[in-house]
Amino acid sequence: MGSLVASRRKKQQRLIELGVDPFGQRFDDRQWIASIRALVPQIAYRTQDGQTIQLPLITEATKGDFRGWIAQQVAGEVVGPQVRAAGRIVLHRDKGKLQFIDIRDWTGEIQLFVGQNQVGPENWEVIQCLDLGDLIGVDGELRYTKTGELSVFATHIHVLTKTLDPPPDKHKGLTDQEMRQRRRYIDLAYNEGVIERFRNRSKIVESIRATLATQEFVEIEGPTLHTIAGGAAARPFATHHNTLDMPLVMRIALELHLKRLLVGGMERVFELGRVYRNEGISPRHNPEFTMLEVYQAYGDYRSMMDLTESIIDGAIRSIGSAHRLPWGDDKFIDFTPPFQRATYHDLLRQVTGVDPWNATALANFANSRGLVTQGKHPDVIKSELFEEFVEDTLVGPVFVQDYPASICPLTKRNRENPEVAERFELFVHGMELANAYTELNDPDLQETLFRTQLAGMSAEDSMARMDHDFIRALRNGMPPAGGLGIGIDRLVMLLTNSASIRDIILFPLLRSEQ
RNA sequence: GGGAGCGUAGCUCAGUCGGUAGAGCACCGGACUUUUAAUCCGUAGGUCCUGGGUUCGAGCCCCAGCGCUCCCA
Repeated sequence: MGSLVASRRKKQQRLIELGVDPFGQRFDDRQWIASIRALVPQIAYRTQDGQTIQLPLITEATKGDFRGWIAQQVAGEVVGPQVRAAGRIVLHRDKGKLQFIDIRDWTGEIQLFVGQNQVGPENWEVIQCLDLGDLIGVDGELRYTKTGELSVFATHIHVLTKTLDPPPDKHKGLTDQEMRQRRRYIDLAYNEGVIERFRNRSKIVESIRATLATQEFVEIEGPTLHTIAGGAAARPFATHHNTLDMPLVMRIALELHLKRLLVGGMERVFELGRVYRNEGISPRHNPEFTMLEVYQAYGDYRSMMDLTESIIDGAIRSIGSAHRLPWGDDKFIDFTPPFQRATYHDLLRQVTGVDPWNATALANFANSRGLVTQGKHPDVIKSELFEEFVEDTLVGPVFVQDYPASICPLTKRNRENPEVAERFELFVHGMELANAYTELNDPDLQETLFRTQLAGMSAEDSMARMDHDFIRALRNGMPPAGGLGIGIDRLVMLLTNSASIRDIILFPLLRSEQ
């Protein structure tokens, strides 16, 4: 056992000897630190002859002048409201018979002024057993020190939980990325801005539900265990049900069950939930992530553009951000609606200089750039060119619309040009943030498309997976509809300027220890 | 899957040419009732990721492995 832990255990033992529970008890009526800080106007200067004088405004810049201000007043003292706070000890300055202890709760930090004479000899003994990282409660008076620091002048300190492991560096916190993820509790407790980032994630999710609720969408919970990994192109996690002796997969998308609900007459439905893809891990990919899918009967992909804008607009407002957000160190994203719109084929033409309707020309271009084209369907080549050359150039936010029909087996074809499907993806700084269709509701065409594997596309990359029950559902009449998917993790990344998905997923998948 | 980088005290990090393992913070002891990452004095703290190899001698060089980060597929 390290000496740091030994010294903490010794203090734990000492607390027990003093009759104090090192792991504390219920602590009623405490105020959040932010609420306590809001009580500043109640602090005043009271002269000996009973006059109350308002304090000057004290800020970080002016607090050094406070000592001088006091010196100019007639004799008296600073008085403030009684408060009760609780939090973790994050800084500690021991001046002998006087200690300054900074505590933090999830609303803020505040300094405690803890003097031997003020808390009394018994409590002082207890205070000698405190370490950085311990959770304590305090009763005291809120006022300023002579140096103008807002402080709780403690009359009593309560031990609420002894911390046995030593905390990370008091200033830099935990910097090792692996440790921050493995021991997220330490990252949250000691690293600045981490709790706020995850609270913002929560606010964003909450706002999405609110936006959808105001438009009469109903949230449902579909199955996460599927017999067919449909609705997207990805490798699933395989599992097995013992009693039914049945192979199952974790869902890779929400789509096909939500559409069954459209058939059933649930005209506006959504699910906001976890999906699982058994694929690589990267700064933008975690094997489990959160997806929103929304379906609106009698809409189309254009209705989904409007909905996407209002969802993102609401999310930005929910975290109090401006529509123009920083991205990285020197870039910006302007989410002011309406977002830019461009067609897939126009973008492809702009970037490659090739006529996107000329398959031979596209293949030649692909060949000249080292892409393998042999044995590949022209739309597969087109799609590879788009991914390779266009996506990274999209700063956005931009709705890229009208995708090659053959790579969109779940999407309705455009009436004027059946070569394209009524699909858009929303791109921001090269990242695919949303994906939406006018939903294909023709059961016969759907069945054909499920059977059609495009030449040159691996089964894993294809969305064409036969689901007979889904076809049967379509035969019972699914209304024309718009459908939208939004990657919640990526949305949170973009709105919180987080470079890695691991910064906005509390417990990302890691290799197991040892 | 390929490439690059990283792994040293509880935390944050140095470590030169291969020659006794270093600092700051934290901890322990001492001084201090208005400090702001308090300050000052003193002490203690190591599986240098793991396993091999080269060498008189390896934190450092070589090989293999493990873990993380980034880039690419």
